Amino acid sequence: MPELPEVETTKEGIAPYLVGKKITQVVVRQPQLRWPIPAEVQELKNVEVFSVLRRAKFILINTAAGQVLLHLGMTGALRILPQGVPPEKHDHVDIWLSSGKMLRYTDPRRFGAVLWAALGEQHAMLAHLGPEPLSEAFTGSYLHSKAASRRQAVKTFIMDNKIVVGVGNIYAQEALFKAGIHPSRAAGRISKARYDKLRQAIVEVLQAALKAGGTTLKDFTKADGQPGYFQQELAVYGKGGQPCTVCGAELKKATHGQRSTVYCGQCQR
DNA sequence: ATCGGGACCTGCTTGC
DNA sequence: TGCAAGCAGGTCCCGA
Repeated sequence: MPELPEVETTKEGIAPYLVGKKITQVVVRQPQLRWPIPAEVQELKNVEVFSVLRRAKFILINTAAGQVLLHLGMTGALRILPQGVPPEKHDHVDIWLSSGKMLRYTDPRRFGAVLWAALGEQHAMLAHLGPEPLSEAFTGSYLHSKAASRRQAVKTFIMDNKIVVGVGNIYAQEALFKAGIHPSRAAGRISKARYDKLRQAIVEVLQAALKAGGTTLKDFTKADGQPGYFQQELAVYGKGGQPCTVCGAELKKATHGQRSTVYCGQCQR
């Protein structure tokens, strides 16, 4: 489900229900996600939520006691529900709120995570992340300098969280198509001008998806249960074998870092 | 220092 | 119809 636009959409959707409320209890039915859910989270009681932020694909819930970090992995989702709605199979965690509602975490594959950082401390997981793609620190020059002498394919390069966060498999493919760059091209063999273009493409693709409320995939819905509307705008993702919308050539399929890639052999060099 | 591959886990689709 | 293989939004960790 979630790439950065989906995580941002989810964060925006849940924040109004959390900020200023207290967490009254945390109900954990399945503590074994990607990592075990820390005891500090499970024991939260009567703690006020100050803010809900996003860093990379983490949703950060800042409370009077410390920070809860939520990651949705591949298939995670968060919903606001009235307390007491019976859980279904993959509803692993409920965070009860003083408003009478609760935040429910659902994740069939359990690649997601619920983590904890003590007050004033930063979780190790956030320590070595690259810049946010929609921040001023993310520029073509930055990418160009980071790529120097790297032989790695540019697609896996831009999906590396240490380079830039929030670019997942869907938007990496879309951005490379938009920038006209072949996904297999070595990162270190791309000019600064082309990195300027790639940066621009990444920003545009993410912003368009954000505006549309996230990509609708099999099961992505916003916190209010409404689907996102970006899927119809995808140019290459999941479209191998179909004609390129620009030149009509048959879109090709490849694999990078064990993730599938679709691209146009004509438009992308 | 980089890199590619394996691992984690479930469910849906595809093909024999 | 049944069953196994293949594939899916993420990303840490390991060995070469």
